[in-house]
Amino acid sequence: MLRQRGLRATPQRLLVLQILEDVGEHLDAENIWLRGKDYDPSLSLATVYRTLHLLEENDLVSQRYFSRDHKKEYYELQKEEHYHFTCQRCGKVIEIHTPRIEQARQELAKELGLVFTHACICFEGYCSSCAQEIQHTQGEHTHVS
Amino acid sequence: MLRQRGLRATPQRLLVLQILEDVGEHLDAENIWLRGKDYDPSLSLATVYRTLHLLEENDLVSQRYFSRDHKKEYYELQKEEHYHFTCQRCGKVIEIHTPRIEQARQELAKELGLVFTHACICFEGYCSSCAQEIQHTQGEHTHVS
DNA sequence: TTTCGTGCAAATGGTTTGCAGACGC
DNA sequence: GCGTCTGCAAACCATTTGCACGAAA
Repeated sequence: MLRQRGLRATPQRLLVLQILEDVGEHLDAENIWLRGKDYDPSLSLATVYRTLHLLEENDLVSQRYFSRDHKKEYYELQKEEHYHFTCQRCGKVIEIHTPRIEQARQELAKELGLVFTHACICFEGYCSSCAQEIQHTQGEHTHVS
Repeated sequence: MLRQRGLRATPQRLLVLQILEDVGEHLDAENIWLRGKDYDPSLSLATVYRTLHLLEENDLVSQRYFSRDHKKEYYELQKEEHYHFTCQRCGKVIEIHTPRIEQARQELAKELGLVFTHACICFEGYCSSCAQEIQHTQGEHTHVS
């Protein structure tokens, strides 16, 4: 599949793809590297980065940011449109599906003549269970004070 | 206004606020620092960063990312809901207004019980004039070949 | 005077890059 | 064998932090 674009199917590249496939969810480069070293101890972090960029350019992988901290990049196999919500209390990442973003894109494309090629959309807050627990805690405090 | 929260109104803090107000659009920390040094040559970049974080925590300033490169943070005075679109050809940043994001938030809050506290939304692509020029260029190429 | 802020310089940490050797094709 | 890839280690660079001094309240 890659060879058609003049790229070499090296074991390192296949390994990175394999790991992303097996895990099935977003991983950061270091995590991919650590997992990869189980199979190829000489795998270097630089190669993981280079491979991820290459796979991204070829639309096999997409790079994402989570939550407010955009210092670290995450990667996942490209799949149908979706976004991410990170709970700032328990850290859970929830996959979000909504047609509103695409709707916004189409409306803005029509209104302003924009052509969209890429977007970074990520949400942060409290998941339902954390939100409940916080409300309970606050309720008690309010009651006491 | 800040003093009410137990914070000191130092000249450096006022200066950073002043610059953001005067410029009226997003700036990165280094840019703020450079402008600030015209008024206070001893101003340090570290103080600019510390001030921006403090202002952000107090909801006077909001931190943003633009385009695909999230290595650099930008800051602007907090104002009504809006998002940004960056043209990847001319670099222009266009301010976007759409109710769809808020709509998505509300729908997701109701459906999944999520509580939203923060989001990073930014778009990238071609502005209308760049999109036209690209189409022309491609048209010519197609014509020639 | 006491605490909070600042400037300086060094540290941080994820990501990128130069280079020489290794390997896919 | 040629041209691409890789591993290594060093470089990058925006941002953060430790520390001693300076200045608000």
